Amino acid sequence: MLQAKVELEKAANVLKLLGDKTRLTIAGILKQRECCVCEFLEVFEMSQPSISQHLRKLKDAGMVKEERRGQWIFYSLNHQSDYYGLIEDILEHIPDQTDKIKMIEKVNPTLQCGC
Amino acid sequence: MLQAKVELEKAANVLKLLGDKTRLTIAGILKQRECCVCEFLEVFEMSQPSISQHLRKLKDAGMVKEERRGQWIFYSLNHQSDYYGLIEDILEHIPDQTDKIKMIEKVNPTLQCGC
DNA sequence: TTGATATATAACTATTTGCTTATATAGTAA
DNA sequence: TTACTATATAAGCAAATAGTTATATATCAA
Repeated sequence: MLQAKVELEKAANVLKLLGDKTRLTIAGILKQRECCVCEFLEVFEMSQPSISQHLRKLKDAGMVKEERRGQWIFYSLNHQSDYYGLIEDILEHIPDQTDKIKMIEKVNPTLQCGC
Repeated sequence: MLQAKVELEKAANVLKLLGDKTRLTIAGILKQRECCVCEFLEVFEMSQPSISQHLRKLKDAGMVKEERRGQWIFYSLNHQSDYYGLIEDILEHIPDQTDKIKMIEKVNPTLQCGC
């Protein structure tokens, strides 16, 4: 298949955004499972605003999308993005994030707060 | 084929380095053709030290290698790098750099100086 | 040797980045 | 309404980044 090309400057921007350990991990997690902000708080030793800011950058670039459900806002990879193919290919090269998912599900903040 | 995984932190570093327009273009050119610094000078509107510094970062990360031939130092993608698969996959997504190669070959600084 | 070319390094600077704390917004529940 | 939870935004700051100019190093050629 002929590879769908991305304008160089836009590709560089996607790479810059994924060129941060926290955001690359977020992307790796979102490849496996949608998450809300409070779930990411279980994974990263970092303040909530900091995580929100990382998610905002990914969202502003169209790489992730958000969906509010009640008091939670769930983030997921944007499969409609022009960059999705690039992102997918990159994520193939990093270890799977099952350990991080386990950290989330052990505490399961969304359920705890909601019930 | 099972994808060879790269440690997340190292992958993030590779992405950060390619997340710069100049360095991503350099990588795209080197995918097609090895080049010396004076050839890159034809392509980028930027000082020689600036280009040398970009090449050094790519070299320090093991992404490119250099080979001196007389007064020139030729750079090429390091196919032996652990990251080569990742880099290759990324470069599949950017436009080919034939226009830049043409700019180099129009002036052909290596030949001009050497003959 | 001397002078020219090719490249690297050093020192500096302006901009960007990633975090912090404090505060605002939005939804839920009593 | 009030209180609480989830998330976003604002403001500030230290560190990193990408460029600059000036200078050093290395090769080539006379």
